[in-house]
Amino acid sequence: MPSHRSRRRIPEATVARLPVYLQILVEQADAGVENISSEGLAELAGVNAAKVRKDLSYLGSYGTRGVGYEVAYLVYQIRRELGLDHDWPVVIVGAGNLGQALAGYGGFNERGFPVAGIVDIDPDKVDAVVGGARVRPLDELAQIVAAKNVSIGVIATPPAAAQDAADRLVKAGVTSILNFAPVVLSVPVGITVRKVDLAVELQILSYHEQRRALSHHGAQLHALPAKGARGVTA
Amino acid sequence: MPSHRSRRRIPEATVARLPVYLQILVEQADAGVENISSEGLAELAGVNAAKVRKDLSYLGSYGTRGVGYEVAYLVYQIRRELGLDHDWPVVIVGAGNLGQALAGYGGFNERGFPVAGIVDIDPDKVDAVVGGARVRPLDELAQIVAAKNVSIGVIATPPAAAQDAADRLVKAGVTSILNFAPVVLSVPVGITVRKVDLAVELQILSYHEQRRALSHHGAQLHALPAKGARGVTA
DNA sequence: CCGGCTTTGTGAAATCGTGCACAAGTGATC
DNA sequence: GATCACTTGTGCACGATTTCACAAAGCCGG
Repeated sequence: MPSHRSRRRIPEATVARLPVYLQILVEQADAGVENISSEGLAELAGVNAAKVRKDLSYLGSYGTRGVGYEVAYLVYQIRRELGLDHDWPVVIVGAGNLGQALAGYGGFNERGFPVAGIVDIDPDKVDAVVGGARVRPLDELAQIVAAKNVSIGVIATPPAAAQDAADRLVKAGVTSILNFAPVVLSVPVGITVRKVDLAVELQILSYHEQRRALSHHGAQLHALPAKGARGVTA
Repeated sequence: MPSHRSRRRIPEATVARLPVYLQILVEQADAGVENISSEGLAELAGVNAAKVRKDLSYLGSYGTRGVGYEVAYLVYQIRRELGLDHDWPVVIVGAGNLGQALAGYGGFNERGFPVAGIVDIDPDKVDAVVGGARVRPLDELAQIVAAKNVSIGVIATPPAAAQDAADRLVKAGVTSILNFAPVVLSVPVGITVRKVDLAVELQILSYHEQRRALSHHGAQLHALPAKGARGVTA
């Protein structure tokens, strides 16, 4: 029972894969699977088995040679490492199309990220009820953050309003931001920002489509079939 | 006038940054800026200037020493390289919360990805109008793909339906998929898949919050202020 | 208890991505 | 047309990540 190892720095690339393993493991647990090999997990996650083993090794040594990993225990360890042993309330800034969809998306609550509040600057949107929460005026942001002890903010505003939203979130005491607006935010050091930009994702796909098209007709160069792309599963 | 260099393999990491540069450059162009230095662009994109130069060098040598890059020309070149010189119609599978938000999100059309159609398996959802498109039954997917020459599909179904959606998309002839469902899809080689998983993003943030919390009290190890994380802007 | 089979954990090599540092262009000024 | 200030393009070293390959460990049947 080594619980002492908890303070290792885990490579960012590994951190990004742990949630994927976690999700698969939970499914497997629900399906009654008790043990899983690195090979099996790798298969399901669409990655290399060695990578799975190395990733899991950062959590400590929780596998049994010749047998594999105990699913329930792995779930417990990954949850612990990711800080998912308690809920993280989030506050959403922007109650437009996307903000409403996010607030209404049950997945947040289910996965341990209850919506502590949703705010909008537009008085017409205030008081609308989306996904069980009532939209509050932007001014009340700091109050919500303080009252519900929120440390994660989600920006779902139009691009022009995103930097202001970020500033307000930071001032209110939020230390992590998930940004859906297509702008590069500038925030103080120590604040973690992740950006999800739908258009960027599509443009990356477009690049691959483009290449595919090029290598079909013209093709003096037989580009390998677009593998190696992040997110590609074969 | 060098159009001959077009067939270089561009590193995936660079491909993921080009859309960000593009967006900034378009803004700058709108603001009347004619030239920009790698330093300036780097600043706006929140990255290192050397990285900008190296990234742009994959497009060919379009800068002028002592001056910088001509914004309009860069925009043209990046567009060309990403295949954004024409529209890429997309089809959305799943007209739930998220699917509707996506269809209603003007950004798609604006950025060259018009919604060619949105389908759902649920008869109750069919015929609803979201964002200018009428929801069609799932059966008509293949027909839509063929008629509108769609090569990009977006999966916005519940997890359980996602693999089926992917299979149908592939069978219909789609070659790139943007997957919002929290499942790992399995698709034939040659199909490009990108996954956007909101819960995963939040869990990554949770990890960083967790670390922050740990290094505050206990703290025998002064973890550097969580930098190096992808997406962090200082 | 032993030998065979399986599967982990991890050094070490290979690959990929980043950032520094600087030579080599370019425009401006005199 | 020589000099200067500025900025690109890129070789190189470094760090991070992936992958290989294999010894060590655990289980099972005899």
